Amino acid sequence: MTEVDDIDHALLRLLRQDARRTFSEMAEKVGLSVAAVKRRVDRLRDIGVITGFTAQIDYAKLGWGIEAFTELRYAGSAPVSEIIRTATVAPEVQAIYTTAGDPDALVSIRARDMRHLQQVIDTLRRAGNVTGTKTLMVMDVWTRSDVDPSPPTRPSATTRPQPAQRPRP
Amino acid sequence: MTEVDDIDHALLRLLRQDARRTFSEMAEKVGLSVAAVKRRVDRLRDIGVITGFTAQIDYAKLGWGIEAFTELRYAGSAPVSEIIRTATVAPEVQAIYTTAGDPDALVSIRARDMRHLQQVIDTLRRAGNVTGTKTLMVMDVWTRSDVDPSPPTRPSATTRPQPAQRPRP
DNA sequence: ATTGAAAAAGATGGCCA
DNA sequence: TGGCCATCTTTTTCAAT
Repeated sequence: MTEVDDIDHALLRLLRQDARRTFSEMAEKVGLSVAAVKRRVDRLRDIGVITGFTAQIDYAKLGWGIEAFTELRYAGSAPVSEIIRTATVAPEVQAIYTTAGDPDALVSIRARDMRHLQQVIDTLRRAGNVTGTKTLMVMDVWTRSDVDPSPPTRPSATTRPQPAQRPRP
Repeated sequence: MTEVDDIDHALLRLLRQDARRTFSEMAEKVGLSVAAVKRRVDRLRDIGVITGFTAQIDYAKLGWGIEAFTELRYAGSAPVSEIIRTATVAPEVQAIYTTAGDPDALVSIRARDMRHLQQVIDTLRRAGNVTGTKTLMVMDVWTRSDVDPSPPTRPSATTRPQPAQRPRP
């Protein structure tokens, strides 16, 4: 089954912090051989705990300075697939969260400027049977760098302090 | 200045898809030498376009099956720093988006079950001068794998179809 | 499941066009 | 900048425990 032990959790934390870490570095940190670490990481991917590795990008530096969340309301009971289909029409949509209750979905949007954002929202409104939108402009974002994927059996009331980000060599 | 050309954008797209790609593989795809690709990626990090690399994790498989967004409303005009400080108290908070208007913030939460989520929300309510919360339970998530960090000068009206995920060797 | 070692692949840094 | 080359590090596989 999906058995993930403490060492696996340590590896997950290390890879969350820096996905391009070498197996050798991780091996040293968790006290295993390089081969063992590779096997574990391969297994974490195989069982679907690790779904991928991605680069984090500062979109503002690329000219996409506007970030927003838009709540979508649909007429009647739109199925999830329908919601995702309609919200996918705009390439500026980064992510879609279908939700229970009101609203029906929350979409994350990246745009170059307010005019562009307005166009995206218009597109969403026309894309399906969207009955209403409400948009939240994001001013500032804070993301937890040290995510704590501790086992659910251990209640983990507090966060562990995390060593500073590894400086680039 | 922050000059990012088409090849840089191609590299960003490749690293978004798989942050653990080798320089050799990227070099082949963009038609440059390995050293040139490394130089470009190093530079993209130096100028802050790439802010890091991270592993994508299926938290449900780790026993954290509940995902939610909670809107937070604060009394008066709470400064951003205050909002982030209060929302950070709970380790289950994954991200905080401070927003303009109403609500004042949107926080992304991961919890083991509904009871746990309830505890987190209670913690948030008590953490600062939070006057109200509204929670959206996430049922399904769709994330754009192929983000299009195209230059803002090129309007890019449509999405390009994206080849299937590279199979593991 | 882990280790250790050997072969293959990749990463780095210097130098010149 | 980019390419090339020499060197060093890392990955990957395999036999053995």
